[in-house]
Formats: sequence, C-alpha cells, structure tokens
Amino acid sequence: MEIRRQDIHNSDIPLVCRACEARHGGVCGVLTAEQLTELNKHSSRHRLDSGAEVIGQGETVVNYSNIMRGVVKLTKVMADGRQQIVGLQFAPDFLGRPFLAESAISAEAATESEICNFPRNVLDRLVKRTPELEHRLHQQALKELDEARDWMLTLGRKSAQEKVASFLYLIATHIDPESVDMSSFDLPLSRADIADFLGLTIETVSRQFTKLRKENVIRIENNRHVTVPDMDRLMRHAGND
Amino acid sequence: MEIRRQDIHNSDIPLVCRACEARHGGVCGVLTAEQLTELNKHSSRHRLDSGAEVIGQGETVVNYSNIMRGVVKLTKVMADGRQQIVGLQFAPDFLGRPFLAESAISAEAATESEICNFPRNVLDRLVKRTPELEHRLHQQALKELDEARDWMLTLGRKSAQEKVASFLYLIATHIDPESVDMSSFDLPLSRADIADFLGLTIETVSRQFTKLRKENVIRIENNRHVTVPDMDRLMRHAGND
DNA sequence: CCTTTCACTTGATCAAAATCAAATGGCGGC
DNA sequence: GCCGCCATTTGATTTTGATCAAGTGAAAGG
Repeated sequence: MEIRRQDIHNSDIPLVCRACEARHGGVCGVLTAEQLTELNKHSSRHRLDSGAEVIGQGETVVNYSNIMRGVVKLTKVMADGRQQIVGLQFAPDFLGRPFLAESAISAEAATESEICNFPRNVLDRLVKRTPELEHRLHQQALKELDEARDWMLTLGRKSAQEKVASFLYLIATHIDPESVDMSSFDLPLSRADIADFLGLTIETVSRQFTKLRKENVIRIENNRHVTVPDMDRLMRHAGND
Repeated sequence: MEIRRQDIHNSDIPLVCRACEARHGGVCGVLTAEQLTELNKHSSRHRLDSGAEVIGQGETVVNYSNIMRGVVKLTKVMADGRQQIVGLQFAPDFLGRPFLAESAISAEAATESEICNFPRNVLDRLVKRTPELEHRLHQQALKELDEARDWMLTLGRKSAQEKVASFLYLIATHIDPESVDMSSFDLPLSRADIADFLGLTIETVSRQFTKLRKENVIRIENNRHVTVPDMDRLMRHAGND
C-alpha cells in the first residue's frame, strides 16, 4: 500500500510537472525524475470544454490521460441510444484502459476540465519496465472496481429517492478531497447526466431533488449549488446506515 | 499482453498443482516452479457445497483463493437485507481483493465448487517480488472492471426481459469456456440469485423466463437446464445488437 | 404411499417510475 | 427591456415491475 518515492529535486523534473496536481496523487507520483522527463517529452496538456469528448466507445486508444482539473464521465451507449454513466473520474485520476486497443466506453468532460495526454505506447513501455507504475495502475483499477460494485447495488436495489441521495453523497465526498467541509458544493453534472448515472429519467431526478429539498435534507441554489445541513441524514436517505 | 512462462518440467512442480485447472489460466500460471512449490506449502484445497460462504462482507481477509471448479457469486447486502450480486466468478478466476484488509463484499459458492486457499500475507509478499504476478492480477482486475461496467448498463437501462436475456447470454458464454457449443447449459443460479443479480424479484424473473420460452427464444428443462436454438436471437432480446 | 417442503410459476392488484405534456425561470443576444 | 432558448420543474396519465396470494410439481422423508 505504501509507495516509496525518491526525494526529487524540483529542478530535476519538468517545469510543467512541478506545479501539476496529478503528479502527487496520480500515476506520475511513482516515476523518477528521468522517467518523468521522458514521459513529459511526449505529453501535452489540454483544456476541455464541458461536454468535450476524450475518447469514444469503440474507438482505438491512442492516448492515456491524467485528469488535472475537473470531472470526467465514463459512459456506455446502447444501439438505440439508451445511455448509462458507468463511472465518474476526478482529478488526479488516471484515464484509460491499459492493455486494450479499443475503448469499451466513451469518456467526456462533465465540467470544464484540464487533462494531460501521453501516447499509449510510451506509457505501455514504461509500465513494462516499472513495477511501481503497474502497481499504481493496479491500485486505481481496484479502486474503480470497488466503486463500480458499490454503484451496482445502487442501480439494482435502491429506490429513486435513495439513488439521488446516494449521488449527492458521492459528489459531496469526491468533488473536493482537500476540503474538510463537504457540506456545500457545485454539482458537476446536469440533471440529464444525473439521470444517466442513476438509471432514471430527468423528471424523476428532478422530483426527488424537490422532495429532498422540501424535507430539508438539502438546499439548492441556482440548480447546481447544493448545501447539506446534516451529512448523516443524507446518508440515511441514501440507504447507507 | 503476452505472458512468457518458462518451460517447467512437470516433476519440478507440486503434485497437486500438476493437474490443476487454475494453474494455466489462473494466477499460478505466471509462477516459477520454486514459487509454486513455496505457495503450495501454505495452500489448501476445499470442496464447497452450494451456498457455502468463502468470505463475508466486512470480514477481515485472511485468505485468497483460486476457483478450481464451480461458480462463485459476489454479493453486497444493505442494512435492511436488500441484496445485489455484483459479480460472478468462474474457474480458474482468482478470488480476493489485493491490498485491502477488509472485504467490502461477500463471496459464496453458487454451485458445488472447489477452491484452493492460500494465506493473504504469503501471496502479498510474493506479489511484491514478482511483477509478472502483479501484472496477472492487474489484468484480472481490469477484466472484472469491464464486466462490472457492462453490468451497470444492464442494471440501469435495460427492461426486465432484456435483463433476463442478458443473464442467459452471460452464462452461455462463461459457463464452459472450453466448449464450442454454448447453446445448452445448466444455470448455476437459482431464480432468487438471478433476481439478485438482475435487480428484479423472483416473480418477474420467472415471468420473463416463461415469456422467452413462449417466444421460442429458449427451451427449459427441469428449471435449470437451458437450450438456446439461436444465440443471435437471444442477443437481440438482450439489447446487444 | 402419503406428506411435507421447497423452488418455481401464475394470477390479481398496487405502487413507483416512465412517459407525455405544459409550465417556469434564468441567461445571452438584440 | 424583450425575445428566444435551454435546462429544469411540475402535472396528468400510463406502464412496468413489485407485492400479495395461490397454485404446481418434483424430490425427500416418514
């Protein structure tokens, strides 16, 4: 679990990496100064508008990314257009499916975001030579698997009200991991996205928001800003007692 | 993707491992004869009755396992008893969550099964020294993640009929990976388990079976044995076109 | 052989969420 | 300020699957 990192002189690592959020929590944290320099040669940073696609379902993966800022949604679409969000990724998560050429999901910025791209083959080569890096990716895969399974319980067994409360709790606890106060935050998703995440319609999501608001579990301003006066009460509404 | 394995003289590896199914497809396949011998010193094989618990939600993980025969279901339970199966594992899958002391799910034999147990700390130590082993576990975690996300789409967006058809398709394609003919198989789960896997009630599952039977998509004998005359037709009913 | 049990099926009714259909309410552009 | 555009909310109705309640049928045990 504990990852050793050599003490790196800031001057040894690429300029752009020095200020990078993703370098510490993210995969780059396990790389040496040399490796970071090498990877950085091939990497490029991009600003993404909300809604911008990083990769599409069925496309060939040419890049992996680190999320430096913002929230990225992972979605699956059926042939007839029905859609399900199967994961949300927050900075400084790694974005990509190692060891597979074709993406089974599409990834799209949910909010205005910033990512750092690097070529698939460069990282794949680096992974082969760096067990620490594979370990780090393995850890993230397991974390995502745990989250996916939690969400399966939500999708399969919870009521609409519990689903919406579960979503709010998820966002409260993930949107700003630094912050001590999780009781006030902006929703990174539209009502339509929330519906796609919860397996509901936007009307049902809206009604449940209204209901939670009327029961004073949450307060809402400007449709996107949520305040939770009592996090335990929200948790109980989410069915997590 | 390609995993090199040294040419091992059968006589160098433990007797019980020689005939083991899990050794080739499973994690043991990447171990050297010495490592296998070492691991085998601490491992033990067990027969599990259908319904026997391997580990319970919230328990401390002391063992990992390989599934040698049978089907194991991974479930999550809510405080009020609502239950969701979050994964099915087939031989020769690895069973366990590396790097976490407490299990977030429970694992239970769905059919009469056989597993090979080994202590958590022995494998954890082996993983640290053997990048190939971590790579193999990483691969399986990614496979399970892909499967979990596929199932999230099923849980969130498919109708009861599509869910049941999706389940049948999943079993047809996983129950016996050797077999060319996937059109006839025994269901490893009861109607109650299927309901818990699909986020439905047993009554709804039963009605959808009846409906698929009446539409000649499947035939059923003795409640558990299913024949699929046209796999593509089943796939269409599952919403996977 | 008959009873009991258990898994499953079938039927009738109910409730939750989907669907269809209008409001409402910011917000940017003119 | 007014208009038109979206996202969101609210309302009426329908549909799907859940719930409640009996059956059925096969296997185990007396």
